[in-house]
Amino acid sequence: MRDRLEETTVNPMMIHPKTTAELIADALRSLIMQGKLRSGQSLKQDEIANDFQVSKIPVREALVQLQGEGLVRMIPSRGAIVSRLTLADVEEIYMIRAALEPLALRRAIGKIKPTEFHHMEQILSHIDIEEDMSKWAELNWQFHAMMYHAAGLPRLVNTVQALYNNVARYLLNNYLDRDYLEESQRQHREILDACRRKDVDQAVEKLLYHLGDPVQVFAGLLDDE
Amino acid sequence: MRDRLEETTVNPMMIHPKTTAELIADALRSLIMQGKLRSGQSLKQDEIANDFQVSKIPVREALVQLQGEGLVRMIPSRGAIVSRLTLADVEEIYMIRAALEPLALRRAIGKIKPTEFHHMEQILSHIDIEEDMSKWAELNWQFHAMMYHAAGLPRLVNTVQALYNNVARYLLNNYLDRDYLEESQRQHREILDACRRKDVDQAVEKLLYHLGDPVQVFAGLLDDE
DNA sequence: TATAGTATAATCGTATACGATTATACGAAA
DNA sequence: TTTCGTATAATCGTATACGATTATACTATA
Repeated sequence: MRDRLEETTVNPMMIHPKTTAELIADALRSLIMQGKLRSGQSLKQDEIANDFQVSKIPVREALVQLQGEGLVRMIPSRGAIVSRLTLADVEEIYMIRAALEPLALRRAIGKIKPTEFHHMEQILSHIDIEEDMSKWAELNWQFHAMMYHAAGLPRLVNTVQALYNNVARYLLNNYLDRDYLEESQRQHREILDACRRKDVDQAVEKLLYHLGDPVQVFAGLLDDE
Repeated sequence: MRDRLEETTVNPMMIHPKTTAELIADALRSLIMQGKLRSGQSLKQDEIANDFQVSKIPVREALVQLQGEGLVRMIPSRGAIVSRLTLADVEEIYMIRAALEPLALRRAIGKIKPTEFHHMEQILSHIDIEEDMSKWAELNWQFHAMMYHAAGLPRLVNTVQALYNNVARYLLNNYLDRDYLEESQRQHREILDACRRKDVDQAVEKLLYHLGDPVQVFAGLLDDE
């Protein structure tokens, strides 16, 4: 009974309907990103299948997909768990993001259209008024994604998104608070302003500062012992 | 009857035995990279299942995995095809590689051990004597992977490998010849020498030159019409 | 001839079933 | 008690079966 599973994206006739496996992947991804499925927690096929009232087949496909995104680790005949990140993992992820996101931003600036600027502002406003903290990670990414979109580099953006998805849960659970959120929004608007002025170097500088120092951000709140 | 499927990696007791799905993914990946499955070619589940004498279940999981690697595109209820790359795709892939591979190289130099240098040389020797051109792409990557390995950045290396896998078949079919191969080997040895001397800037410069200009390399031999 | 509609075949997606593997509980021997 | 072995349970991996969707061939109609 896949009726319980919601299609997350609007479906403008052109887009293909999602398979059950994709819906399950979306649902699990969201749960992981929101920290509702904790690092190291075992993901039992039968259990998940039962929760969603489907068979194991689409569940397994979802797990394979999420493994490709780095959110899940499967060991043959042993089972799957939510990935654990070490400090080294986080540093690596931020290193890659710091290399790729400026690339996207440089290419995007100058191609961002007025409607896209408007959309970026709307997302920021949405973040301002959103009460449910668990939705912050997704909205935050939407802002970045909208900004990079004009670059026309879909693979790069997908790669960065996968990396972002891997660290999102740690930010949410342990780092995010009112102060950080306000500071983050200030930085978003500075980046947005720089984009409007087409000041590439300034925008990149603000972006890199916005990404922050992962060692400081994550110190002490990771899964390594 | 999965007896036909070969485990590609040696299995030093620590490593888990691969599932049928993984073996199929390996086999299909290899066929795609060698150009034996052409861009746009449809990948029918029943057909592949029959070829490998297994059911559709592991085949589907393999296709999901390869989709995550970018080698396959699946459309719900319609089927899967070998991905097509446009010139824009190739440019994007090279842009990302040009951003990430120097990062790996910079981190690796200084940490590469004598045995690893030796291994790199062995791979180059292997390339020199290998007659079967279809094995070049894999050997070529082995050299790069061995070089980056010391950096201790597994996600970055995996990301780059996936990108490399996507362009390998085009190189193999249309670009590779004796002259290029010799020139490529010369460049490999120059990079290796620079690594030995711990001359980071020189190594990176040689590497970027080695990556080459994708527009020139791929002009005219892509799938876009 | 071209188009639309319908029947048929091909293919996909997933539930079910079951053998294979791994984890757990428990009792025997040291 | 600890360690080992064995029985049992839990879980995984995949073959089979079948309804659902899509592609194709064919026919009727304009």
